[in-house]
Amino acid sequence: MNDYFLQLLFNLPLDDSFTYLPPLDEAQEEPPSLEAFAARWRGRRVIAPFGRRSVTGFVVDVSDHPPKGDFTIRRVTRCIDDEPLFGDQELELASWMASMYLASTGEALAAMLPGGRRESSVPSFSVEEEIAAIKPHSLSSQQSSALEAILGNDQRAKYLYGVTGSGKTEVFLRAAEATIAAGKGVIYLVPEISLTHQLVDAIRGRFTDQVALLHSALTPSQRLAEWKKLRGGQALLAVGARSAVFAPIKKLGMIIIDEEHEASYKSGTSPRYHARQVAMRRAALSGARLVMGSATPSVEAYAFMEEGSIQRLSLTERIAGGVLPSVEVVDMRGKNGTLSDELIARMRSAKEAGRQSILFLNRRGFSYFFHCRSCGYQMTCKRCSVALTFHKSSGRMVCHYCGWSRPPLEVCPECGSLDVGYSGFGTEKIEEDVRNHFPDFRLERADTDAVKKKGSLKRILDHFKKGQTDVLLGTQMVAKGLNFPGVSLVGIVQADSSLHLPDFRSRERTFALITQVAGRAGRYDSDGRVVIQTFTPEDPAIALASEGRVEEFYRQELESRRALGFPPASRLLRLVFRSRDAKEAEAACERAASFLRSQLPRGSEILGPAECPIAIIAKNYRFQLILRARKLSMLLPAVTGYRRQKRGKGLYVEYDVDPVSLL
DNA sequence: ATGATGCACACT
DNA sequence: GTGTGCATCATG
Repeated sequence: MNDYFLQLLFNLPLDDSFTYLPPLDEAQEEPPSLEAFAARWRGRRVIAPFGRRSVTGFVVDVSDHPPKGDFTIRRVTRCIDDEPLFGDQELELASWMASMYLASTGEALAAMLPGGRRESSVPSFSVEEEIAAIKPHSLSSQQSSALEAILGNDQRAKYLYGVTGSGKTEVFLRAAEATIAAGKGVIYLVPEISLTHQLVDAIRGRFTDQVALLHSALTPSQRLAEWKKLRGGQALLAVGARSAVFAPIKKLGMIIIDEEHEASYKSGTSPRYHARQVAMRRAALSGARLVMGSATPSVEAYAFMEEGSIQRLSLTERIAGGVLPSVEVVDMRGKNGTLSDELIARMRSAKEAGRQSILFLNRRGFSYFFHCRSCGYQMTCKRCSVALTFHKSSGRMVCHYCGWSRPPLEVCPECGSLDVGYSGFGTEKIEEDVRNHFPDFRLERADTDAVKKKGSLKRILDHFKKGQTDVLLGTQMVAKGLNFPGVSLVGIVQADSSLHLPDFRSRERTFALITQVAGRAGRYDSDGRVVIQTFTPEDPAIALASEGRVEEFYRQELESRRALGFPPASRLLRLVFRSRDAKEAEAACERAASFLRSQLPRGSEILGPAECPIAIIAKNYRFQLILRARKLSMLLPAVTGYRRQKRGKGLYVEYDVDPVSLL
């Protein structure tokens, strides 16, 4: 009898497929033809013995002859799915992802399929979100013309570029309704944190059983059930975070990306895909419309709008009314202490008015920065214009992009001051200072330490929402609390700590943070206030954000990216080499650099080797190369060639195409 | 990725 | 002699 074989891929960093026999129970049914056999098997998951263990495999192909080679072909243990979970389009997307993001096709499939990967579960919580925008109401004329453009014949991607509260959500929902009414499916992407009950309830109410919610809190079987609803065509709308971009909608009519600038759209594990990039690919392949939106677009998206490949649709009016809060920039130069007199006064008057304050601090751990405390001057790399960071071991200031270093300054070259060194502090220090200033205030701290216990963030925010707290002190995670009606003051305690991160996007991020904070605070009434403390009040990220001069910021930032050759003026590919042995990590990085130098075409360049900004993670030493070229196609072949080579002992290499964070 | 295997050095 | 630890290898 002629046997049929299955070709399997595994969720492993292996590029080869492996040949198996179908499980015995199903093998007994005589398959009529290879075609019928393929139709039954391709796209199903199975459990297969692999070496000494048992793993999930993806059936990607079939054949009627055994492959050449000296090995015994083993038999699949059992099937996971009764029928195919993915088809040709999904498989094609997986192999595109594999070559695009330098991963194996098996890893790409695992990232796409429900239950293929354990999602990092960011605790999501319920907050007041776009309430006014979600209640169905008649559209403003700006909203109507945006909707008309979205549903029109222009095939370009659209960008709803509008201030917070301008009713983007309502336009998205109407566009989705129209698409579904035309019998086509919609993918609605949201950053993980804004998958709020309000949005979900609004969507459920409007689309009832046509919705599949791909929430990270779902169990694998619930996730699979939602997936099957979409594959079977019972649901036409998929709502979810990053991985929902893979939702198996056959007749895809539209992909919506809400809060396009959010970093959570970029995967942190291999394959390190960007949902926006995958969405563009899927939209192009299926002819679906692509609509994005944010009040603070990524500089990449802004460049596309300028160049015209993305059509910009502006929403300038706030639907629910409400004015932007007044933004006060406090110059911290020459001042000591963490809290300025201005901030203290504002906190006191907020309390006296029976209102609440939020003190906002940037990421912990990296909250120190080396600068001149008199004039705010900061050392940057001449070539990369990125903050230099001090290395204890070498006693030098180092650029983490290109590795260039120089001795630290003792005297500020700008103002001659000797007051040069580290500034910065964590949430604990601020908590102490607030308690000293306001012993009678009720203060709660929400940072990674305080929130480690499950449900703790929700509890802290609940207290705050009920008015049981006067001051909420925290990192990024308190951003959602900005929408609470009781809040009249938001203080950004040290805007410089995000501005001075050794990352070419630090200015863009700081600008977006301030703009978003200013847009949300004082949403409910006119006495909202934002206080920004900084050593560099004249920096464009701070000056232009505080004055609401958004366009000007983007133009300046784009200009500077072009001058320095950073995205969107170029494409980057980052390679991180990690090893238990620091010498080995550095040596491997150098070997890779010399190999790549010999392979890369003219017009591309290699920055580094350099130690990673976060040099040691889990006892692993990390060194990086940053590859740069005008087009990604100039970089991928050489790196693909390097990836296929055998790695050294104990060495791991991470590939990050279009990295979002270089930390 | 990860379990199996083979070789290095240690120790009763 | 055998025992513990890590580099190296193969996975159908």
